[in-house]
Amino acid sequence: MNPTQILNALISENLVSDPNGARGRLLKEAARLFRDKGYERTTVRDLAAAVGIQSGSLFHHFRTKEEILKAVMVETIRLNTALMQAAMDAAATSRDKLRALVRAELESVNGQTGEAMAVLVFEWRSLSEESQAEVLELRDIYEQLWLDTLQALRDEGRLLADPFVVRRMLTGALSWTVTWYRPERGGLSLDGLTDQTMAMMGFAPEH
Amino acid sequence: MNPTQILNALISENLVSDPNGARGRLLKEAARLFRDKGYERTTVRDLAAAVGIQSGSLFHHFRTKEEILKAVMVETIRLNTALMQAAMDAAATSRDKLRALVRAELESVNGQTGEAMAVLVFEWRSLSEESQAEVLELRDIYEQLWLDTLQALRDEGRLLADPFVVRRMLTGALSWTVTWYRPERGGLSLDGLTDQTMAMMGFAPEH
DNA sequence: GTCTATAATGGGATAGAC
DNA sequence: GTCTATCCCATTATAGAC
Repeated sequence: MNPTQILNALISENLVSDPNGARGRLLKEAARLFRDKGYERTTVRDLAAAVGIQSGSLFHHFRTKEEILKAVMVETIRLNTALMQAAMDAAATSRDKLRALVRAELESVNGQTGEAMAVLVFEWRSLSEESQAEVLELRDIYEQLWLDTLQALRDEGRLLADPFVVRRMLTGALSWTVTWYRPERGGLSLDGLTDQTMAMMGFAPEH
Repeated sequence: MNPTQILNALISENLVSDPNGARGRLLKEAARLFRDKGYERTTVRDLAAAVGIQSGSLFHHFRTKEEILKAVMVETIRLNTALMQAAMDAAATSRDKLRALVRAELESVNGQTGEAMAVLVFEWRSLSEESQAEVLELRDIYEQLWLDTLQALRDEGRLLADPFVVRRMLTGALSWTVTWYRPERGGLSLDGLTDQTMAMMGFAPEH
């Protein structure tokens, strides 16, 4: 399954909103605004204006502003878990699985879903504690993909450090790319950045 | 010079506030509140209450709330630049210099100045653009320490990736430790975490 | 399902007494 | 240098018409 097919499957299961529908469009604009200005500095008027309605009308679709933030996060995690699973399944060796995971996370962070991923990282504290707990459960699913792969490399003697620590270091390193990586300005491609990440860990690119 | 001597030197030069003075105490409480609740969700009433005064009295010390955020960031960078420079000067080889930098940044992020460092990372967008520019200039000084060290390792063939990319990856990885690393809960010491970081890059610990 | 109008609250900042 | 009192404004959310 390619990325488009995965997205369509999730939409038909009602796990993520159709980006062409009213709800999906709002969530997309919300992700952009939350990333650019931060959740607190984005007003419901901003959100409404972004989809061309009045602020009062927003509350027909969502009960509170926070519900919008939560929906952005939940749908983003669902989509990216599916994408990451698919990327990993297509790889054969542990090294290639790790590369696939790094590539997929960089794609999530810097591609189509980049705005929503940045929100997930930087607006975490704006979510109520109850919502945080719900979202954390979803996150655990795809964290396990990483840990299994890193443990395999460790067993093969190709990784010197603790898989748990490495995953957390990589979470920070890869998320942080949203603050500086600008593929459109020429320079490094997404594959190039993936190679650099692997090289930092001592995995030379294949030739 | 040990860390305490460095701090005292900076205080006597008026580059950072005395943590026992009124201003220093407020900045310390502000860092804690900004990290815990975020800048936007922290009110001037919260800030005033944390040091036992009324909100109106705050504006005798700072003209605006944003000025407090900026002061937290500026003083933190000044202190950490000095600490990092000292840590690096004490090391002989490139590998040891890198280890010293990693150790110093982990100490900054997770030690006494940890709250302020977290603010620097997560509240960046709350700073006005003019203030961002000022703070960025200060940051460039210590970024150069990293780049020089990483370039030396690269020249020695001990680092496979681009120094520039590696520094940015490490910025993310090390900053992110504030979200999960809890030294007090037993487990990993700061030196242990430093070793893990080096190991992730293929540098085995000395024995 | 969107509009207009507005309620209700909480925020940053100021003024002047002490 | 801190207090009390308060201004002024922006914000989230609601109500009821269309």
